[in-house]
Amino acid sequence: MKVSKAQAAENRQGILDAAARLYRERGLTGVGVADITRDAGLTHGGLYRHFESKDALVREACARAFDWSIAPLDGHMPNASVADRIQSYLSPQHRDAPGSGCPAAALAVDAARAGGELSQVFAEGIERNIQRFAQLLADAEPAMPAVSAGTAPQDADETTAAATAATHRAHAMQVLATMVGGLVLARATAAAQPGLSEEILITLQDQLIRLLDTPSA
Amino acid sequence: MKVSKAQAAENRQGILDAAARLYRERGLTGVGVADITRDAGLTHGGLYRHFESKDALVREACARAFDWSIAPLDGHMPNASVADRIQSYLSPQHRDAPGSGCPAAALAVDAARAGGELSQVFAEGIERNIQRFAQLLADAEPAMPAVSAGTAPQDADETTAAATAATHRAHAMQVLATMVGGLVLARATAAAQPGLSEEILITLQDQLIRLLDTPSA
DNA sequence: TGTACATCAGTGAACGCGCGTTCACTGATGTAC
DNA sequence: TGTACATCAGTGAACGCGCGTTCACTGATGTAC
Repeated sequence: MKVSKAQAAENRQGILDAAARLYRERGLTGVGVADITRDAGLTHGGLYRHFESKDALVREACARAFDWSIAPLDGHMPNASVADRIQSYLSPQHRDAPGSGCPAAALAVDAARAGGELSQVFAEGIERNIQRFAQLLADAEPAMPAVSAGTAPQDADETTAAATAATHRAHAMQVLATMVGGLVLARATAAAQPGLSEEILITLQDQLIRLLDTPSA
Repeated sequence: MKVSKAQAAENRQGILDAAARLYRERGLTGVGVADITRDAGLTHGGLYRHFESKDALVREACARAFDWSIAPLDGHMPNASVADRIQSYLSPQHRDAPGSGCPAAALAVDAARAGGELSQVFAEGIERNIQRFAQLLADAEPAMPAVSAGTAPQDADETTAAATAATHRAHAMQVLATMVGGLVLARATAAAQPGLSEEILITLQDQLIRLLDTPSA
C-alpha cells in the first residue's frame, strides 16, 4: 500500500533515527538492515526505496549522529560551561547510553575499518567538533589585552591572534581526544570492573578541568 | 592425520597470533574463524580441538594482544623515555598498523559491546597498562625531597607518598586516554583527510610532552 | 628395541541460520482530465 | 468537484552467500606390552 509523501518522509527519518541509535549501540557490523527497519516499525524490503544500500544508510546515519553529537558537547545545553560539558561527557550516563551519545567514541573505530566514504563523514564531523570546542575555549577565556593599541605593528597583532587560535585548536584536540579515549576505556571496563570504570571517568574529569584552569595550559 | 604435540602447540600459537592480528585489523565481528585458521595455514574444522568456541578464542587472543601491548608502550624498547613512547604511540606507523598495535585503541569499543568475560580481559589489560605507565612516570621524576627526615611524623611521609602515587596514576590515566582517543580519531580521519589525521597525531604528541614537562602537571 | 594399537590433531563436507539485496505484488495516494 | 488511472512506499517470499559449529573420517603419533 502506498503511503502519503509526509508519511514516507516520516518513515525515512524513523529509519535514520533507529540506524543512528542501533549502530552506536552495537556497531556497524553488529546490526542488520532488518533490525533497523523493524525498530522503525517497518519491514526490511522497503528500505531500498529510501537508501541505495546499507553503506549509504550507514553514511547518512553517521552524519545525522554527528549533527546531534554536537549534543553531548553543547546540544541541549547551549549555555553550559566547558567544565559542565566535560563532566557531562565523562559521566556514567553517557557511558551507559552510547545509542544517544558521541558518535566518535562509539563508531570511530568502525569508521576507520570501513575507510573510504565513511571516513569522510567522520573527518567532517570530527573537524566540526574540534572547531566548536576551540570556539568554546576562546569564548571562555578573557580576551587578550592589546599590547599597545596605537603603535604596535599590525603584524604583531596578527601573530598573537594566530598563535591564540592555534593554541585553542590544540587544546580542543587534546580535550576531545582525552574525552573520547576516556569514554572508550570506561566503557570497555564497565561490565567487569565498575570501580575502575568510574575511577577513569572521575579522574579524567578532574584532570581536564584542572588542565583548563592552568594559565599556561 | 595426527600431528606431534610440539607441532600442535605451534599450530595453536599460530592461530592465536593470526587471531590477535586479524581481530585488531578488522574488529571482532569482522573476521570469521575460517579467516583465522586459513591465515594460520590450517582448515577451520580443527579450531575446536584448541578452543571451546569463537568467544573463547577471542578472549585468549585479546589477552595475548595485551601481553604484547605492553609493546607500543615499552615492549621492544625497554629503555625508551616516556616522551619516546608517546611519540611512538602517536605515530603514523602505529596508526597504519593496528594489527600489531595497541589492543585498547583497536578493540576496546568491540569489547565494550561484547561485555561479560571479554570486559574482564580488557579491564585487566588496561589496569596493567595504567600501572606500568604510572611507574614509568614515577621513575622519570626525581624523588621527592624528604621534608625533614628526622622529626616529621611518619604520617606526613605516608601522606606525601600516597599523594604522589595517586598523582602518577592520574597522570597515567590522562596520558593513556589521550593517546587512545588520539589514535582512534587519527585512524578514523586518515583515509579521507590525511592532513587532519597527521595534525591530530603531531598536536597530541606536542601537548602530552609539554604536559609532562609542566612542573604542576 | 620391536610391535600392535589407541589416541587425537587436522580435514572437509554438511548443518541451520542470518545477512544484504531483489522482486512480484498490493493498494492508498495524488495527478490528469 | 468528480472520476480514472499511473505512481510508488511498503510487504514478504526468495536469492546466494558466509557465518559458527558439528561430525565422520584419516593417519601419524606415542604409548603399552
